[in-house]
Amino acid sequence: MRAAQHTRAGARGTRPMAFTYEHPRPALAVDCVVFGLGERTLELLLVERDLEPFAGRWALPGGFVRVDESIDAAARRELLEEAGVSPDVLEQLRAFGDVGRDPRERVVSIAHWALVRGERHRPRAATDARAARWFPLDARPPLAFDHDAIVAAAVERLRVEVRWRPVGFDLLPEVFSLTELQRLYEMVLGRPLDKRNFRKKVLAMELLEDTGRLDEGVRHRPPRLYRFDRAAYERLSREGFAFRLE
Amino acid sequence: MRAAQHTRAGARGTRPMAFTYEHPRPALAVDCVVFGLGERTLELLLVERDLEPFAGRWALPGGFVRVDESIDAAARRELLEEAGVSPDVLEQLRAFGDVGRDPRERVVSIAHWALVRGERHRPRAATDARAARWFPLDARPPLAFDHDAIVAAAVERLRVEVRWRPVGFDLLPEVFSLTELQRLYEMVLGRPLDKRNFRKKVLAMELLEDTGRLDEGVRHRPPRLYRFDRAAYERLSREGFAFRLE
DNA sequence: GCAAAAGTGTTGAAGGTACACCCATGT
DNA sequence: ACATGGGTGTACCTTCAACACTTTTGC
Repeated sequence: MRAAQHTRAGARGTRPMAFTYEHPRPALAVDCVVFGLGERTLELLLVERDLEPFAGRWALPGGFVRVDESIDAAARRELLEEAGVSPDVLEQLRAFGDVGRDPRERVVSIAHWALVRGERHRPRAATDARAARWFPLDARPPLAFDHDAIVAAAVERLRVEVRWRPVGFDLLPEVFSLTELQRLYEMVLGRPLDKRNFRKKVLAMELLEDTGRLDEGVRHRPPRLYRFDRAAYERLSREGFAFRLE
Repeated sequence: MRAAQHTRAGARGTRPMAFTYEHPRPALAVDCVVFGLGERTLELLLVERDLEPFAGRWALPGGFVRVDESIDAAARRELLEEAGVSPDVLEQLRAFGDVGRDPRERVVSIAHWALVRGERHRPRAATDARAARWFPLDARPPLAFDHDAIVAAAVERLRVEVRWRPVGFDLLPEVFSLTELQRLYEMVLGRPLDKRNFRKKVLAMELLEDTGRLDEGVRHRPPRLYRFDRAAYERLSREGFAFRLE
């Protein structure tokens, strides 16, 4: 049956062409490192595996790429199926393809990283997963397969991205205080930032719109709430402006 | 036969496990964007395809990943087999996996970028290729498949890498003049650089060793020849130094 | 001596870092 | 009134960009 499928695919061109190659092929998967924002930690979305290998172990959400869907579509589908989330930002990280990384057989996984606004996404487990939940990034259990290495690479990538592209805003609620933004940067970069300098730089970019609203219901002076002005960002980008924060 | 192979692979674990998935799988390939340095241009290594589809068209060297080799090993093997080159730097770019990118069937390609020192590598054609040769990057023929998009992504990546990591030196001969280095940066970045400022910055990093030799046999004042001090770079990196040029 | 590229410093502007106190609110 | 985090400006230093002429060699 599988062989028959391949033969059909091989005959799809305008004239008969040989099947692309004769050898057994690696399986192709996607895995997603999904970041969210907790109270005072960066969080990571994990699923508890229901099947061997590594049944009962926590792992990155992911699965196999279908023959008729793009790689990114596969990543989004698996995230929705396995964990019930659909991120705003989802990009490729890189392929992980060591020969022994899956004990069943050769599986090459194209790792992705994604950001979701924590509040909107109550994860729910589904296909192949007993459970799905958030863990603080640095209080996560040891992961199945080579997923610890994938997470490490994704964290490194996030640290770079957040400084050069306005992706941090995709972790925050639509409206946020400058302190929340600064805390996000401190969590991601793993070091404290100077309050005055941080605010100066952020505001100097003129990408934050002051909503005029205050965050009441807090037991101290209520902070101003800002909104990231994506339209302004895209306009400025076209004019050669380069985002840079810390 | 192919199905039998898969079944064997599925039974390889410590206890019987189901085959990872039942569906037809995408084929997995690698493609390599290999940069070299010409007299006054950046050059790109291309192969002329011998087989359909796109027979007679120029394309990136590449091919299918074997089930028992890592992705990078596949890229190096294909480069050696198809074009007879073996680069010093070879890194993943990203996967290209649009459903229609190969007319035969679904093929996901993991693109790589690589740097070789031009002189050392006379390309020679082999497997599946009628010819292999260097083209000036911006005088290249239109490429097969989606390879033009892959090249564009690789150039963009190279532009970033060269500013933040000392990869440029892997395009130059072991010993080079500051003018050669500057010309390389100008080619990659696509803009002229100020001679005095460039030299000031390069030398301030203290990563170039003055060989004391001069490049004779040139019809003007002979330039000093420098060597990139990789050991010093690695020592400084461990101490937190960050390479940055332009 | 002429052509060709090598080599060399200074100045002004901008941006980065360090740093401490008062303010508005809830309890 | 006190606890909690919100909000603000300046001075110094480093870094970056702009800029032109003299030197050495081959022919």
